[in-house]
Amino acid sequence: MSALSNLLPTKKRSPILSKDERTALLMRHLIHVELFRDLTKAEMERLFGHLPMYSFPKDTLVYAPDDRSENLYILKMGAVDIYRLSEEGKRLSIRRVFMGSVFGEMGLLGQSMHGCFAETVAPSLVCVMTRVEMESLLSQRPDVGLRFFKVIGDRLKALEDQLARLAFSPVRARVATFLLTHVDPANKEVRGFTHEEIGDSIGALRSTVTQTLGDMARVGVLEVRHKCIHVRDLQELAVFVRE
Amino acid sequence: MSALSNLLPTKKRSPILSKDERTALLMRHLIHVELFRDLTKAEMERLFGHLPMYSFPKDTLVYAPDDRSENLYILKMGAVDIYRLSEEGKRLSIRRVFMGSVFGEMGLLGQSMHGCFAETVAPSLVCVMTRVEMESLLSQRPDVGLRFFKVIGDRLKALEDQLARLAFSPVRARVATFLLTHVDPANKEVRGFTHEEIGDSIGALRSTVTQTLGDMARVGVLEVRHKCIHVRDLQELAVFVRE
DNA sequence: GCAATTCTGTTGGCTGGACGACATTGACGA
DNA sequence: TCGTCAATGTCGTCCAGCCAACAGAATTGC
Repeated sequence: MSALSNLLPTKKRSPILSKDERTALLMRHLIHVELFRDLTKAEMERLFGHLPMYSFPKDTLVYAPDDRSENLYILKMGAVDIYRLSEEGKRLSIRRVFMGSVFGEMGLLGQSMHGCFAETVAPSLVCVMTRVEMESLLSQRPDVGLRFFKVIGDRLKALEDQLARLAFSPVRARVATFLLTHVDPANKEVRGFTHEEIGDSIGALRSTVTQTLGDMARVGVLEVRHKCIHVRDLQELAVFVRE
Repeated sequence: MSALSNLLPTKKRSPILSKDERTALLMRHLIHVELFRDLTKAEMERLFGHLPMYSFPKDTLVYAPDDRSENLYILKMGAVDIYRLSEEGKRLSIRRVFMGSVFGEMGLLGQSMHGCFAETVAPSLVCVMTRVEMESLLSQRPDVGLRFFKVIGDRLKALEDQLARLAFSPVRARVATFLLTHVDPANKEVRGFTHEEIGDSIGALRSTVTQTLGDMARVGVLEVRHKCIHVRDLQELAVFVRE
């Protein structure tokens, strides 16, 4: 049974919106989905106007491994964590999906979730596209297919990088890499991750992460606050990456 | 400069073959490429008849990270190792490509090698397809594109599995997994890998692999020969996988 | 406002596996 | 047939990081 069935589509829960208003909302967000960048506004409206939209509260399963549906989920707002569980229940975060990215089970399109969970880490708005709809889109617009290849290629590269780091770099370097890839350039802050979540995505224990961050803070490279790490010196932090 | 320029195309080195003979040879192997399974023999001939074919001796670089070409390499015979090097020169094997699979740098098609080396581990026969040719094929036959998605999706899954194992499983379990995925069901043997190569692909030291295999041999699960491991009890070996 | 929970800090023991070093054995080319 | 090199076997040392356990701080819910 799909995790989606726990919730009603947004349109049913918010009948206040008129059809036009809803379409406008849908479009405003879809524009940010890099996968569909090549489509015109009119095409988007025609293709996506009827798609169901779901809203999930924080910490809700959007997708579980036993889900047999073949859908492509378009994350329009919020954030979703894609992770696996080991036999003993230990968690490994594969990636975190933010607004404007897609995820889902669609074996034929290389979007397989194979054994992964998808869980919101913030209140999220999700649009669902079936495989049939996606294939129809691809046949009409092969250029979207090419962009799809690009997206998956990037994902492949990210995974290989992660694999190499896990194999070669000690925790200290992995923490540094994590921070650098998640830091907001505007304010030099990393927000929204607990030490446990960082540990889960770099393959390390929570306490080890806390320890490492503490060391770095003591040296003055960064400052640890509650669910927020302020990086003082990006250059200095980058040094740690190379072990 | 491409590593290919080190070698001449096979057709020039073996002028004994007539055009027909060469085409026959090309086709005989292409039939085994899963990516092109949907194509008819006639289509293959038309599409691939003119493609250059290269032969590489053992232990030769087919592709290096500085290579800027965008080619798809079709491995028609032999075996190729795709690997990365860490800063300190340590090697991590990403995957091994066998006859009938493809590899190569083609960012737009999700086939990026991004920092990877490709090196033959056996005398190999390689067919080269340019990006333009590939894109033309995809526009003519969208079903090949779908199959491409499938291939990449499988690769993605394999990488995630590897990542999870590296994060959670001890060397013993990783060795067991490696053996099970590379064992030839016919004779229950794993051939063609040195202990060092096994170590490189599971992220472990050569001596640790030797040690682990020795332990397993002592228990009687398998038998270690020269560049060959004979698995006595597949069931028993599978037990080690779950730590 | 208080209680409950989630997040962070810290400590000590323990060990898998890296690392270095060397010996032995098998394969292959001259 | 021998010499050379690649592949395998074995050992002692050492330490990063796991693990368990607990305490304090911040946040959230009621």
